[in-house]
Amino acid sequence: MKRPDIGEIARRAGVSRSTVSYALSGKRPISPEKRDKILRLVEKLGYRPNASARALAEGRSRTVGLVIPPLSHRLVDAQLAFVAVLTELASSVDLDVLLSPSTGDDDRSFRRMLNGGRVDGVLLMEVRMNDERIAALEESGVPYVLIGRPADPTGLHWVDIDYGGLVERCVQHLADLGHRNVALLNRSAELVAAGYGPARRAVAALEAAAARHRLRAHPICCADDTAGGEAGMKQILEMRPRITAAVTINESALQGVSRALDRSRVRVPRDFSLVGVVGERWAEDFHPRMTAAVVSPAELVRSAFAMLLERIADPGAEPRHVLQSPSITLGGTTGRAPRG
Amino acid sequence: MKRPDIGEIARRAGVSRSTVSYALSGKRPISPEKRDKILRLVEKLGYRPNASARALAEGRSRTVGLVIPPLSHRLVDAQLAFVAVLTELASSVDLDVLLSPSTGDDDRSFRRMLNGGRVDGVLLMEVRMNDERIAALEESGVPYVLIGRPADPTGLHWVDIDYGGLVERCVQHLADLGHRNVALLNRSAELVAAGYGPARRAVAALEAAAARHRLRAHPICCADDTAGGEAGMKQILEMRPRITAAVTINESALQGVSRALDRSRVRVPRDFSLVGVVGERWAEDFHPRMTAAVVSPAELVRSAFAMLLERIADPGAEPRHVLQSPSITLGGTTGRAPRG
DNA sequence: CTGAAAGCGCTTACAG
DNA sequence: CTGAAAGCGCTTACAG
Repeated sequence: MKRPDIGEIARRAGVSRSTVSYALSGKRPISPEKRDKILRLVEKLGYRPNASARALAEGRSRTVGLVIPPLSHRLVDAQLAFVAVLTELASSVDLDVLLSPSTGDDDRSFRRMLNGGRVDGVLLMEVRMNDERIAALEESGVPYVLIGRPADPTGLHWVDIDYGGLVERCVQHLADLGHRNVALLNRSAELVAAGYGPARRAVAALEAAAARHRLRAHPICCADDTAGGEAGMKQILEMRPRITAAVTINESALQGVSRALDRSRVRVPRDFSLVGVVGERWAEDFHPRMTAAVVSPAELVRSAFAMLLERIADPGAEPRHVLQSPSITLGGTTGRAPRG
Repeated sequence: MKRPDIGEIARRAGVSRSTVSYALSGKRPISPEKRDKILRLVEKLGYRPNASARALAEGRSRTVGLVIPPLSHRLVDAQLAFVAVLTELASSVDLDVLLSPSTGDDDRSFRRMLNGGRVDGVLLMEVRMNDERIAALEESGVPYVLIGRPADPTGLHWVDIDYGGLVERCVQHLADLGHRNVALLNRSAELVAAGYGPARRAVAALEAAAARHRLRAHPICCADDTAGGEAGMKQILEMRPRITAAVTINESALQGVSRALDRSRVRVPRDFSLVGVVGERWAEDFHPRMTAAVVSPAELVRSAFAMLLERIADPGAEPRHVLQSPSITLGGTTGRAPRG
């Protein structure tokens, strides 16, 4: 009951192996009778071309690689979206997805993905400001697209969310409402330390905007979970009444933020304003609905995948990039600064 | 600057290709000088064996497949754990992970994974009570382990969480506290309709336990998100004071559950008792900490992976299974039924 | 301890 | 429209 190979099909159909191959690929005209006979046999015997043999002969694997961050940084919702959406997209064009965990430290899995001809292209997520994996990708010659971008993205292919610009816009919004002391509820200290782009750019943007609007900036890191959010928000609320508003980019902490506000009996937006750069579901789940720049990781990965396909098709293509920068949707969490 | 192949290494080292191969695999003794020379060249030129060629020659791919549910059912936290943990585990033993989305309806990606020799083993998640993908797996001859189990799991290799037993235990706990009308806040109606194991077994167990304890069962489906949880819980609370307690297996709905309780000014556990079958982080994030059977998807996937490796190594191995059934940890969400 | 060669199962010029 | 054959880059008996 072993799986038949192409030779078995050819034998039974009374044709050569090349005829079977061409009948299946459609790369050359085959007489209708032979074609039908072959296709019937393929169906009946459940023949599928061996992927390795095909990859070896064709020189491509019909597989794209996705490099995911290791478990140690708790994976957040947006990352799940990357995996799930990419898998669906790839499957819709008959590509497979190969996963590799990697920080970039050493990582055999990552090198294997690059050098063994396992994949035709790579999507690298969680890019850091200074990310040595980019050099490895570059050297490997495998087409790739970054989700996120390093400090200097010149000449690279990437998609990203404009955390810098969005945080600035959030601060601007708060400044317009009269807030003079604004906190940033950032991602975790570990991510900041690791040079994680969004976290770093959020801080930089906060400070730049604060300088421009002549207000005080208070960046706070917090773990990507409820406990982290509660602790971070509590810390901020202790600085009331000086601090009257916060910007957050930490979706996963929001439930804790909410709880801290409740516990401190601080009412939003009367006593305190909150504006976020978060996914739709997070903005919506907040109560009241959060004033936020609503980002879409799914959309981002869609762009990245499209770019990757282009690049695979035309390896010499000019570097392109997509910077997602949605405008702020007003919700019920921001209002005029309370009177000092 | 093209990647060197094994022949290039052999030429430069002045040995045959087989010697290079054996030096790398260690499957046959090589004289130290040649070995060193070869390894140095491999290092210097960055040689990695071509994965397809190796897979073709060896007859195995050093890759395991993970079949994930399609996006349409929103992926929940536990599913992310499966992906992330499996990827790390696999990478720790130099295996790659190939992803495939599938419900089992038609799905080329799934069939491709099975029949193209792409993977040495498969982990299938989100198994339904009556899941035709199992027959496809069986027929393919590829070793596999199910995460979840069908109605009749006899002779199969699987790991699962004992939702049935756990829900029964939860009902028992509530019965002991004097509750006579108990609701079940289940997963979504779609999942129930699709025959999703945990959702189906939860209902069956609820009803069985209700019969045994002579109490009334009220199963309610709710979407796997905050809005769903809020709606579901609201529906249940409207049946107060008759219904005094609920069991939930829907982690993703908990934030909404919490909100519905707050809005209705129902105090837990004084006015209403809640007990869950949920992951640690969900039990912990609830306020007060939830009385719950705390399940661990990460642990489950660890068992599944270990079983898969065993099965790959010994395809004729006896069917094994693991049924996770943690005891209930008391939290602050269950108490005596309020006086009717 | 080592090498020449077959073979894994495809695809695709080459020749007709 | 079709077939015989080379070749993709490995691994592993086979022979020494």
